[in-house]
Amino acid sequence: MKSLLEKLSLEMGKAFEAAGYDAALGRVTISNRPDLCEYQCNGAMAGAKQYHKAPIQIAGEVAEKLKELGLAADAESGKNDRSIVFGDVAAIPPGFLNLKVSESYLVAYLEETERDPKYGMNQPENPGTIIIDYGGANVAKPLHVGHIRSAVIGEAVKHMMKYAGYKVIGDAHLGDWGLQMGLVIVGLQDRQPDLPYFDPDFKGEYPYIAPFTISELEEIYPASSAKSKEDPEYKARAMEATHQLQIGNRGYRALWKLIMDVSLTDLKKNYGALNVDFELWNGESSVQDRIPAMVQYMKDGGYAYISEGALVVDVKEETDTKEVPPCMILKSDGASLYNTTDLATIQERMELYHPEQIIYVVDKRQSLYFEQVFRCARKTKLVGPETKLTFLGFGTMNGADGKPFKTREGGVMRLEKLISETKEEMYHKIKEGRPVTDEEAHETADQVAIAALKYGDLSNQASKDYVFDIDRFTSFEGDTGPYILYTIVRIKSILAKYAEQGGVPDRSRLTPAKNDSEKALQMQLAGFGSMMESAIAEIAPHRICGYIYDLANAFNKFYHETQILTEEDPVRKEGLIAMLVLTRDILETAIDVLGFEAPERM
RNA sequence: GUGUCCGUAGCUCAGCUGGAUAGAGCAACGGCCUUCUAAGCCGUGGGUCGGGGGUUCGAAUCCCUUCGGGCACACCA
Repeated sequence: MKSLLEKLSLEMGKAFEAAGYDAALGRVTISNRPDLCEYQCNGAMAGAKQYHKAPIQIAGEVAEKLKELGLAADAESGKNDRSIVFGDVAAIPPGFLNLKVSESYLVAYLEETERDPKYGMNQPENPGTIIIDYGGANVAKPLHVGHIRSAVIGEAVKHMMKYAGYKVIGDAHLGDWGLQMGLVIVGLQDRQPDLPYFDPDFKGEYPYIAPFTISELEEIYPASSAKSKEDPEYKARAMEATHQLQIGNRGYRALWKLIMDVSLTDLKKNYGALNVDFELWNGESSVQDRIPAMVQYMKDGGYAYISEGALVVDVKEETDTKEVPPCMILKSDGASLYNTTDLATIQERMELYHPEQIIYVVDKRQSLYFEQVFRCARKTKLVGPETKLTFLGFGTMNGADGKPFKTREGGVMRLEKLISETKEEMYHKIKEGRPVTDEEAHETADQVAIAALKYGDLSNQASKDYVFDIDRFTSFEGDTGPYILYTIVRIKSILAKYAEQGGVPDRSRLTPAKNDSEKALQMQLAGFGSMMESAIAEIAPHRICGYIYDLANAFNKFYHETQILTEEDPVRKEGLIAMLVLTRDILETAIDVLGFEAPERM
C-alpha cells in the first residue's frame, strides 16, 4: 500500500494539475513548522520559475482548486465530509501551502494501515536476493568490540531487507584460511608434538575429539603470533604449515576441521548472545578450490598481467581524481590473498544465488580496497550490471576519550566482556528501579542490555564513528533502547489490565483523534510506511531508531494526557485501545527489524 | 603529497532529493504522582551550524576556498 505522504502528494498533484501545473509539484512533506501546520507542500515555489509566476499566486490557485475538487475543507460551503483529505489549507507567502489532514482521512488511512501487513510501506516489485557479507571474523580468535558493529548493523540491514520482501542471505565470511591457521597449527605442535596430526607416517583415522578447548585456542594464537614476529625461523614454519594445509596435508586438514568445529561453536555462542545468526558460515576456505580456474580465466581474458612480480588487474578509470592502485590477484610468490578469495566468493555467489545486490558490512577503512575489488569484479565480468555491489562502511566504536574503545588496562575488550558488563550494569539499574526478584531482574536485564547495546550502536549513522558510553546507553532516559522498551512495556501493561477487565482489544476500531496529542500520535503512526521506505532505500537503520524514538515520545505525551481505562464512552475507549494496539505493534515491528525485543514487564 | 569522511548547544547526536523562528537527549534549574509503570510528562536557560566567498527568491544542506581533525593509499585482512 502507498504511504500517507505518497497519497497526500497524489491528491495535491491533482490540484496542481487542475490549476494547469505539473502534478509532480504536489509533493507533500511533513511540516518543519509543526506550530503552523501538519504537512506542507513547497511545489508552488519550486514551480515559480518554470511558469513565470509569483509562487504565492500559484499556491493560492492550488489552494482554491483543492476546495473546488472537494479535497480540502471549505469554510464557506461548509463542506467537510469523510471524502475530505485536507482539513485545512492555507497559501502563505512566499508560497508555502500549509496543510492539515482531516481527522477522518487520517483514521481511514490508519484503518487501511492496520490491515496492511507492512503497515503502509510500499514493497519493491519482484524483490530478488540480497547477500550480506559480514566481513570476516577470524577463526581461533575471540570476537572483540570491533566485531559488534558489523554484527549489529548487518543483522538490522538483513531484517530491513527481509521486511521489504527480499530473500536475504547473511554470510559470516570467516577468516579461516590464512597465516593465522598456520600459526595455530605450529603453536599447537610445540605444545603437543606427539599428536598424530603432526606425524607424517600416521596412516590411521585421526581422532574426532579436539585436543584443545576454545580458551586454549584463544591463548595459542596470540602467543604464536607474537613469537612469529620475533623469530623468523618460527614464522617460516608457520608459513610452511599454512602452505601444507592449503595443498592438502592430511593431518593438517584433519586438525583444521577440529579447530573450525571448536571455533565455530564458540562464534555461534557469541553471535547468538547478540541475537545474530547467519544463513551461511562460509569463509575464505570455502572458495579455495575455485581460485585456480578463476585466476586462469582472468589471465585468458586478458584482464590480469604481471606487475612487479605480482598478478594484477588494472582498475583505474579515466574519471578518477585519485590514484587507484591495481587489484592484486596473486602475490609475487604466487600465493593468493584476501582479494583473491573475495573475488572467488563473488563468483560463487553469482553462480549459486544470482543476487541482485551484495552488501558488505565492513569497517569503512576498507573502502578503497572494496572499490578495487568491485571494479575488478565488474571489469572481469564476474558480475553483470544487474547486480549491485554495495559497500556499507561503518565507523569505529570509540571510548569516552574519542579514541578506539579500550579496556581500562588499554587492551582490546572482548565482545563477551562488553556484553556481560552491560548486562550487569542493566541488572543494577533494574534492581534500583523497582522491587523485583533477582531472577526476574536478571532475565529482564539480559534482554534490555542487548537492546541498549544495539540501539546505542544503531541510532548513530553507520558510517560515523561513535562514542560508546555504557551509562548513557543503559539509561532509561532519553534516546535509548531502554526508554523505547519501557514505552512498549507501558502499553503492554495497560492492555493487560484491559484484558483482565474482560476487554478484547481490536485494532480495527480506531476512532478520529479528539485532541492534539492524539492526532500527533496518529500522524506518527501513519508515517511508518514512508519512514521504512527511505530507511531501506538508504540502508539506514538509524532512521528507524529516530522514528521509534519520536513515536515513543508521541505516545508518552498522549498517554500522559489521556485516561484510557476509565474512559466512559465505550466506542471511544475501544478506539483508544485500538490505537494502543497499533502503536505497540508498530513499535515491536520496528525493534524486531532492528534486532531486539521487549519484555512483558520491566 | 593524493584521495576521502567529518566539524551543528558544555557533552552525545538528529536535521529526510535547499524552504519559514536550526531540533532532541544528557547535564543545570523549576513544576506535575490518593488515578492505566514518575524508568514518565510539562517548562526555563544555552548555538556566529569551524572561518570566508559564491549560486539561489531562500543555504547547516549545493559549489569554491581556508583552518582543524579522523582514515586510507598494491604483495595484511
